Amino acid sequence: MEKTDAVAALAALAQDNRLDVFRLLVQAGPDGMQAGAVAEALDLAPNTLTFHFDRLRTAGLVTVRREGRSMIYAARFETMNALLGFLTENCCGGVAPCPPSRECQPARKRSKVTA
Amino acid sequence: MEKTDAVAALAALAQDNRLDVFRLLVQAGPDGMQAGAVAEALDLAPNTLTFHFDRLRTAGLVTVRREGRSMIYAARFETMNALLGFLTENCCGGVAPCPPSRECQPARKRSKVTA
DNA sequence: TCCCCATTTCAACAAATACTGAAATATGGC
DNA sequence: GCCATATTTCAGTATTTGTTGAAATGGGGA
Repeated sequence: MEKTDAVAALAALAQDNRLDVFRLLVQAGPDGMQAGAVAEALDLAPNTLTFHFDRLRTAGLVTVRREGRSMIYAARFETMNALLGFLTENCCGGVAPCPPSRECQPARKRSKVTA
Repeated sequence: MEKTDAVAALAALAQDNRLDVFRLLVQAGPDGMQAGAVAEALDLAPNTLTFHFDRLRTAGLVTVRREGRSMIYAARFETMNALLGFLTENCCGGVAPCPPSRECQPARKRSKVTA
């Protein structure tokens, strides 16, 4: 991940409502959530939410798809992992003995994950 | 780490110059760097730099101490680790099988770290 | 087709942000 | 005390940000 992308992702997450939105989508998993459901869960005006979704999407942290008349937003774990990788890389500055960052995975619908 | 603190830390890092400053301080290690040295390394006006240092300090990402007539700024690895912890916690949402976040350590001046 | 629902777009605005230049403050050496 | 150095403080400003309200768009159902 480039520095520019990291700054974009950090900025996208550096806001109360957006962080909430992203956390909610992360918990929702790869199937995502309807925009309206997010709006209701977080008590946000739909137009305000669109604004935040846009920022998250521009930063590559979420994806959208249409389903009937609803828009389904879903977290992009890939980008989140890249960000974590960038931060740990930079945290260690390439000098400290830190192992590569571990991956984060979407909830597997608690099937046989067996912890 | 509380959500509020996470947002503050994210916002502090979500800016080109500040991210550079923090990265530089991370690489400088626990001994830190003189403000002037940072200013020169990154080609930033001293007053602009003070502004950014302030933000980083408010977010708990750096510390300052006076040494003679210089101010020495140093990265707070503790906060950075807390942020990484928060992000991975939230990335996994408490549902996915992610192990706890690993720690990042300052460069040990490559003495006997032996991993 | 007409209506309804979900979401987006648009315009407006207060607040915050990043930067600049000039002046102030603190510290050390003479 | 006086001067030079290092950094901060203080307006001023252009830009960006987050929010709101009203209107538009894009489906779906009767």
